[in-house]
Amino acid sequence: MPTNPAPDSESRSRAIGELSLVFRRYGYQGATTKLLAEASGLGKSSLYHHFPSGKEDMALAVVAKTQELLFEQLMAPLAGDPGDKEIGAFVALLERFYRDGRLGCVIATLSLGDCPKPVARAIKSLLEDWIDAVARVSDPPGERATAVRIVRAIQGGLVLGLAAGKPAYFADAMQDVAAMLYGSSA
Amino acid sequence: MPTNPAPDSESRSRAIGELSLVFRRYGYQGATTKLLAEASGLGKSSLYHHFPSGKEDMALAVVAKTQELLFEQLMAPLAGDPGDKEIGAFVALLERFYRDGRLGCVIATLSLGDCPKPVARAIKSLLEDWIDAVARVSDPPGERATAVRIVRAIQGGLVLGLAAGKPAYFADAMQDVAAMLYGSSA
DNA sequence: TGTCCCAAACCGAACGTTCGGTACAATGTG
DNA sequence: CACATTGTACCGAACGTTCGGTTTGGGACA
Repeated sequence: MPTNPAPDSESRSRAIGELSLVFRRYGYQGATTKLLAEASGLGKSSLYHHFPSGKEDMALAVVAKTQELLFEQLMAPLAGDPGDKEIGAFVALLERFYRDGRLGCVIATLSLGDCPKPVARAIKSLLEDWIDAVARVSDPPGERATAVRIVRAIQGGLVLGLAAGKPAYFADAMQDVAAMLYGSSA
Repeated sequence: MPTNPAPDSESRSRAIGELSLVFRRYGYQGATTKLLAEASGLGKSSLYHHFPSGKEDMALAVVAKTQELLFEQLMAPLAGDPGDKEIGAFVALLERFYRDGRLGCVIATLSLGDCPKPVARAIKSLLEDWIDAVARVSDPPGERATAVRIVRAIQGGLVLGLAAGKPAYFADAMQDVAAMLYGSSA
């Protein structure tokens, strides 16, 4: 009898965080099952127990987890009328999440290069939802142009920081992001 | 007798252009030798005749070609004091090079995800040289902050456009790039 | 002109390796 | 026992690379 399908266990959700680091560092193709197993501290068969459809399942779980993190931890504190304190905390959270510009974003690492279509779709909706969420806290609310500039600055800053090996480029972007958020609430 | 090392032939340099498209679409890992051979119209072994060290050689050649294109075609017309016409032509060239936001940039596609260290080094110097070149045509010359914002907007716009499948995000970035160039010359 | 020669250019087939994924027996825990 | 979880061994397919050999084109020499 084949191994049973997997519910969501505790070791599964703990693994997702580690898998995320591998995908963000190596991209979809570069994230081999060997690397994923080592990073998660699980054997290959355990990975396939928790993610029956394999690598694609893992990537989808990573994107879903990222979406959850994005809304519950990053964007929620900005709701309403963000002041200096909220904006500062927002930028600090971004810097931690991206390791001060030393770790990529799933949106970029999974969508540049090729990945399965379901993953691409998930990435796409993650990105659009993120822009919408930023637009909601911008001024005027619903104005998407500023939100696009903010998310673009984050992604662009990451590309520059990672490609040049200079986290300073990401720090520059964070400054501009903060300025744009201040500007929209002023 | 082993086949001799390859000089720079006409078919080699013609191949580099096609190889570039594959690397920019699929990334370093995703660009399989099969894809590279098909795109270049050469057999696998012919590729190894022109690029004896294989995939890494091809990627390095693509980066070198990109650097050449960047300076001779994209940046050169901006030298001196760029006016409306030069800035418009600059943006039009960018839009064509990036297929209106439908084709990635070697800088991002090769550096996100893992690639051999020599390739990463080449990418890094390509990026830094590009920023320097943009800084040289900004106002005041040598001011790097604006140049970083411009290159960041291009890279960020590409990430958004490609991840969302919406070239409009890239077009938005192009508008902002033009505005920054106008602003610096005003 | 004809043809012999050689090296560059080219190719399909095959190599060894690693890939993503599976089978299965053993383990721990209720 | 029932059942989720795991390590080990394994599979076919695809990977990057190499091999043996064919085509091509331009002198050299009769």
